[in-house]
Amino acid sequence: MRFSRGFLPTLKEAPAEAEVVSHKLMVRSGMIRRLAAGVYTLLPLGVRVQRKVEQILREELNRADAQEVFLPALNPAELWRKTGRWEVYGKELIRLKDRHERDFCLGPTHEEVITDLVAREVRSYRDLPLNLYQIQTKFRDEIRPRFGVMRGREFTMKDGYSFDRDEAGAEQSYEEMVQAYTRIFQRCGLKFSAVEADSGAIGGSFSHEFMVMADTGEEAITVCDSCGYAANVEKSPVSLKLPENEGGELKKVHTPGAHSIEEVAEFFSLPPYRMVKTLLYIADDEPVAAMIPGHRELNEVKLKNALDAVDIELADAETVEKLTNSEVGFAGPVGLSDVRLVADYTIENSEGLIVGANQTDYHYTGAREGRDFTAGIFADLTVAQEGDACPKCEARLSIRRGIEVGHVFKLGCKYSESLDATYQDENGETHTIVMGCYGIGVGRTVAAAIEQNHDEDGIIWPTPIAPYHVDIIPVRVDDETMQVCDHIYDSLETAGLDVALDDRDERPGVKFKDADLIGFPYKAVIGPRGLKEGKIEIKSRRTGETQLVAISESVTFLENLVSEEMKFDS
RNA sequence: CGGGGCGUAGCGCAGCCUGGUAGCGCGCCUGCUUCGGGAGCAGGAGGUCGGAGGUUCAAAUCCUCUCGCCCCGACCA
Repeated sequence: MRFSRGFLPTLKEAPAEAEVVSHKLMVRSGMIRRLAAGVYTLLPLGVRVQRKVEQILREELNRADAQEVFLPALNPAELWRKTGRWEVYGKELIRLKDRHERDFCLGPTHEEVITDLVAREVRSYRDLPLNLYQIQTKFRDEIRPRFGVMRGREFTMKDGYSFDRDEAGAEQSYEEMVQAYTRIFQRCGLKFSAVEADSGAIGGSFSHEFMVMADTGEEAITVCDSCGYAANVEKSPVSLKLPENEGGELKKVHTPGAHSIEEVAEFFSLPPYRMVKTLLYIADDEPVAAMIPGHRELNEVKLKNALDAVDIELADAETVEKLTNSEVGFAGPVGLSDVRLVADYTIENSEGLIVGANQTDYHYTGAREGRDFTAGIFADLTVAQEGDACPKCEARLSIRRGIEVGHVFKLGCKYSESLDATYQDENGETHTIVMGCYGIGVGRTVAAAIEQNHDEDGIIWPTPIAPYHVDIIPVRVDDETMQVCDHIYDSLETAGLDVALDDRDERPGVKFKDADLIGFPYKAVIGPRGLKEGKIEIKSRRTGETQLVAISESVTFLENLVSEEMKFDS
């Protein structure tokens, strides 16, 4: 690629809308431009990087015996109605009607379409196992798109699905995909970890997220440095051991103005864990009171799972006042009628608790679960915190941040059942196919790579996903210099490297700055200083090291550098 | 959807409070001098001030409505 013919609009300043580094650098380096909120155009540089990631995906998935398909983005509603997700998916699903007023949606994921396909085509155990994937544009009308390509409403995703005859086979497919994903992210030059996760709206029994470690990540992860356990905080189990309280009688106490746990704790001069935090939620249109120890935060994902609810939402002030007959801040389980009670397991049979009295400015002391109130469900309901015990080895957990670039699920039979995907075994008996599903956000992976690989001058691409391996920079644009440049350019291309030549009639400083911003792993600087001795300079973007190399040897030299960095064995 | 903020030249911003000529830096075009880390000088192009209504002799500026964008929360690759 010659710069004089390229479309590389670089910017000195980042647009005001960009918040995180990857977004700023992708815009500044000319990889992307915004068309609407969460909708981006990929410019040539962006396309090149994305294609490189896609190529790695294909190589590793094909190696794992998965095959590529291409499913329609435009999906008929009937399929989604069969699985119930037409209703469940909510506003995130982009719905539209055709000219005959028939309902369609734009696929946010493709379990329905792929399962329908497999249900139609697969009959026999001989057809299994089967693993199919695609790289496709997905549509999700996110409530809040943000961080550029990191959370878009239209984005490129690799989604794959495995089909097995039984649980054991599904487990093996799952393992194979974990292996493939590990190789993929290693090859992309990312520092990541596979983390236990909640399976969310996709459904299913078990899942791992692939998290790229970055301080700007949207996800919090609990990590155990002593045994290697890692989980999304949403999922991370909490096993609290609270000191036993003294029992006693239920007593109503006037606590004027004490709304928050802190205020109540101060009023009684007792530690916050003696209080019970009662939060009112609306779970699938039904009011629910969730109780947790006062010093902790409620984990909504855990609550949703404990209730087996489709949707939960914190009740608004008006609802709270109606349910508790008091101002917000005095909700408690005692005497709360027509509301389901769910409690953290620490509250079961616990006594000496301080709870809201459902009366403005009053609390109960000495409350006891099972005597003064009875919760219907007990579960782990709190958010894991720094210093909590590791569920595997009891060591202290720390909290890190990460970007979710991939997610693998064991789906079980959720979709195969509703779409009737079955096979016949050796004995002619019919069984339901067991599924797994596996996603990688392609653009997100690119953005995550930038979050992890940049400095104040710009991007520092890991060589395997760099748009070009080498940027040839003539210091002067005269015949003599350009002749050498052209020669090296042609030779490198012949050698199979991806090479750029900055043949613009610009001052060297401009070219250096652009090269650093775009993040080419190597610059080949060709100027009078070196040419006097028949040499050129090769500078590494990552280390900043410069080496003088004879023109005649430069091609082999660069070839070796690049192929060394492309190498991957495991 | 709830809370906060912003829309003025391609990009970054000032001007608005206190109505009266639309301005700065970068980028872009021309010429000359330069040329090893975003050059200097001179000249130039580019704006229905997001849109619609209103107040006024007069609106970027005041009022109303509307559209778009960004940040914090629920969603997720």
